[in-house]
Amino acid sequence: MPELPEVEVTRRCIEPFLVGRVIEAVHTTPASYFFLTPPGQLKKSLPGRKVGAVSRHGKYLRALLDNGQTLVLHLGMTGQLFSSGATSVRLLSAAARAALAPGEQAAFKPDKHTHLRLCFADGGPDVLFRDVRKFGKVLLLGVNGRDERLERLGIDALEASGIELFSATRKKRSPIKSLLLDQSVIAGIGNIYADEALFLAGVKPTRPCRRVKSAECHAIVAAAQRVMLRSIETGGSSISDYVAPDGTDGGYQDERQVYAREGEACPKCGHKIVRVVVGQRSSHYCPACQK
DNA sequence: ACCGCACCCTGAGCGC
DNA sequence: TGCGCTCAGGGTGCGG
Repeated sequence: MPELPEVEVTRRCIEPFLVGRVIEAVHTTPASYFFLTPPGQLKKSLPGRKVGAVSRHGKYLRALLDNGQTLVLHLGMTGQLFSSGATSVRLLSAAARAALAPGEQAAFKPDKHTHLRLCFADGGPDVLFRDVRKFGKVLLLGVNGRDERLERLGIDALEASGIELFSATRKKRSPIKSLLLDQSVIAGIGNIYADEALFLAGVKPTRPCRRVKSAECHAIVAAAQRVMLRSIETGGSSISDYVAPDGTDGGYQDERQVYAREGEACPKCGHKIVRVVVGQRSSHYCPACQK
C-alpha cells in the first residue's frame, strides 16, 4: 500500500519518463469516481502539454505542465504508476501470472484496471496508471486551481518535527495512532509506518493523544522519518500491490519490526506482537515495549 | 466540534 | 472443485 516512501520512490522512478516530454494522446477507462477530472476533459486538455517538475506532498504526486496546470495523482491503496517498458509479474493478474513459465517476465499490457495511459510525441515509452481497487485519484488543476483536499494537507512528514504533532495532540482525544494517520496534521504517514514509528518510540497506538508527552511526539516523528527514509533507500514496502515504476519490488517489508507480525516475537524483548483495531485500521504493537 | 464508522472497490484466501 | 463469505485499507462524508 503506497505511503510516503512508496510514493517518493515512484516519483523518482517516473520523473525521467515525464519531465520534458510532450503528451500526445491520453487513453482512459470510463468515467468513475477515480477521475476527479472527467476523462473527456483530460483527453481534451493534456495533449500538446509539456511536463515540467514532478513533486510530492504527502501521498500526492503533482506534475506541473507548461501552461501552468497541474496533473495531480494519488495512488490510493493499489495504485501503480509505471512506464510501458516495465516488466514484472506483480503487474499481472493472478491468472496471467499462472500462465507464465517459472522465472519468466512478460511486458505489461494495459488491462481493464489501467485507468490512465499517457502517450508522448517522441514515440518513447508510455506512462501508465493502474489501480485495481480504484481508490486512487486523478485531478487536473487549472492555472490558479485550488483543491480542498490538497489544501487540507498538513506539513509533509519528512519536513515535520515533533512540534506539529504535539500541538495537534493537545486538541484531540482520539488514539495517537489515529492522529498519525490524519493527513491534515502530518501528510504521508500510513498504516505501516505509523505502527513502526510507534514501536520505535515505545508508545502504544491506543494511547489517548492528550496523554502523549512532547518528548514522545518528537520521538515518534523522528522514528517515522527514520523508517521512511530507510524505506525509500530500499525501494519501499512491497506489501499488497505496491510495485516500483521500474517493475521491481521494494525491500522494506523485510525490515518491518511489528507491522503484520501478529503473534511473532518482539525484536526487542521477545514478547508476542499483538494486533488490535484502532480507528478501523489494524494496528500491531508490543504490549511490553509500548506503553 | 469531535469522533466513530460506513462506504467506495476487487482479489486473495479460507471454510464448507 | 467451486462457491460464497470475509478481509484489506486511504480518504471522504455523514450521523450520533
